[in-house]
Amino acid sequence: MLPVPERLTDKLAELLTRLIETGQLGPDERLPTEQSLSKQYGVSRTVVREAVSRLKSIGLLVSRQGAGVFVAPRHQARPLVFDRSVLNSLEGVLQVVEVRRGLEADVAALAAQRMSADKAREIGAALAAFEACPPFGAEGVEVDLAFHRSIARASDNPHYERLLGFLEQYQRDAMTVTRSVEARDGEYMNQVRAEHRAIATAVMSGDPQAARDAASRHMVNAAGRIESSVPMIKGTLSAPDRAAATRES
Amino acid sequence: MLPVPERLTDKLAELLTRLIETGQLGPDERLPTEQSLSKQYGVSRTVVREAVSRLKSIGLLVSRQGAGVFVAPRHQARPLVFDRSVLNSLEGVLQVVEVRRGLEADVAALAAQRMSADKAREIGAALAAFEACPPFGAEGVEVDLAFHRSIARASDNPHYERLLGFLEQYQRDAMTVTRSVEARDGEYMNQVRAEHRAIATAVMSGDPQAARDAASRHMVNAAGRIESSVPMIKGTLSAPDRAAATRES
DNA sequence: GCAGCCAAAGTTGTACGATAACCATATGAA
DNA sequence: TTCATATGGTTATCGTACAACTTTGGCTGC
Repeated sequence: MLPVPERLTDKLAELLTRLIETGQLGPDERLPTEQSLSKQYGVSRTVVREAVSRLKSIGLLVSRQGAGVFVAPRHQARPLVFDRSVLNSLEGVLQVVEVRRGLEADVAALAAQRMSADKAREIGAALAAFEACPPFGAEGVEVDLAFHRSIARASDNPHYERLLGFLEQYQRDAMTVTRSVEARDGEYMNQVRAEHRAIATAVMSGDPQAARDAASRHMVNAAGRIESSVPMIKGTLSAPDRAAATRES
Repeated sequence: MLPVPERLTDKLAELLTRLIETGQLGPDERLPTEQSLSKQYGVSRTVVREAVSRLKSIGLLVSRQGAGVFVAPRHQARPLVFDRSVLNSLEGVLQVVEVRRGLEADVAALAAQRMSADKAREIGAALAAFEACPPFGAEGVEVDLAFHRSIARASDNPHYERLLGFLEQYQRDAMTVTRSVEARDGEYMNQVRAEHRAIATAVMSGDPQAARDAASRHMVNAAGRIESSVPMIKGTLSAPDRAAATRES
């Protein structure tokens, strides 16, 4: 394994996590005080506090000033991660797009419903940045995603931005592939631009239904573009090498 | 809003997260030193360290002793985790419900579209289990969620089940509260049952539009039920005691 | 000029102590 | 009993100090 020096904080956090997951510390049970923990494990209170802070942030522990630190009730705040194999199969990527399709439609509708002058300006700027971007290179992927983020932000529901930001990770590579394959085809960029413009226009004009339709259509078409671009590279590259190839650009 | 005392660590961690998510801090970029951060934001180094420690634990930052703290490289699948504060505010819970509403509608439509005899049997069983469950106790929450899971599974897109399973965590408490408050009211259970039946019927009969509408309606009503149940307990219990009260059931 | 070593400064990791804010319980007064 | 209030204990925050480590720049020797 890599020579990663494991910090005391890491060790203690892992130890406490194990205590909780094995049930040696039950829900709502109180932990010893920070002082006694630091003495018990032979570390400073700083280390104890950092470890506890981590477990608090993922919902495993709850602290009440003046009262103590407690194991959270129903400590099932598990983080969400998709398997890496999602990235390596066309099916997995398309399933992510399917999920994103519904979410983008909802987000666009909500953003349209809750439009304001400020938000419209932001979306307009993001759209302009996308249109100003050359069809080559990885930068285009980022401004594309930034455009979608600007709409998610306009939904006034911060969970959407986080959620879509999470799903992004599983699409970035696929988008890079598609772009690099279709970049030469001017029609490709024209169509994507048109779709983005349609979304932005509908959202900014405050028309939820039109925004929903435009966003949904965009994602359906995106899925089609991914699907049609993959066979083209399948002939030249073996499947496992695909990710590596996209990273070079 | 509920009087949840937001710690300095929480604020700073959220602020830094925002800086990273909005791209003001790019991948591999170095953060200012802990000292300058503490001066810049007017907090102690302890607070800075705890905030950074949290973001390290979720993979947003990496630190190298002697070198500095860096934003994690981009091409890394970061897990999704919502802040614990989501659970403690009505607004946060309702925002989760809003997200779930769109997802449940999509899932129901897809499940209807891809219905099969096997799946119909599973959904029917889940519905029966829910209807057989007494309106009291925490068990009802689980069979309720199990019903929704059975539909998600029928969508043939495994990401939906994971995603909804993830969002579940942030709703369990709210559902428990709502149920315990409204359990005596027979009308409450009747309505929930009717809504579930409507979803199941539409999905099993393979009618995507009806399924979508039923699911969407169900979530809208669920939001309303949560909203109307919170004020009722606000009057009888002080805010910090609410969690304890729900645990009793 | 250059390669390699080395010292110094800077940064994170850890430890310790002190004070403020807060909570739970015991105590005492009405 | 019931309601304040005192009291001790706990977390939250602050500040300082030192150890471990990395980076950088300079110095040496060639």
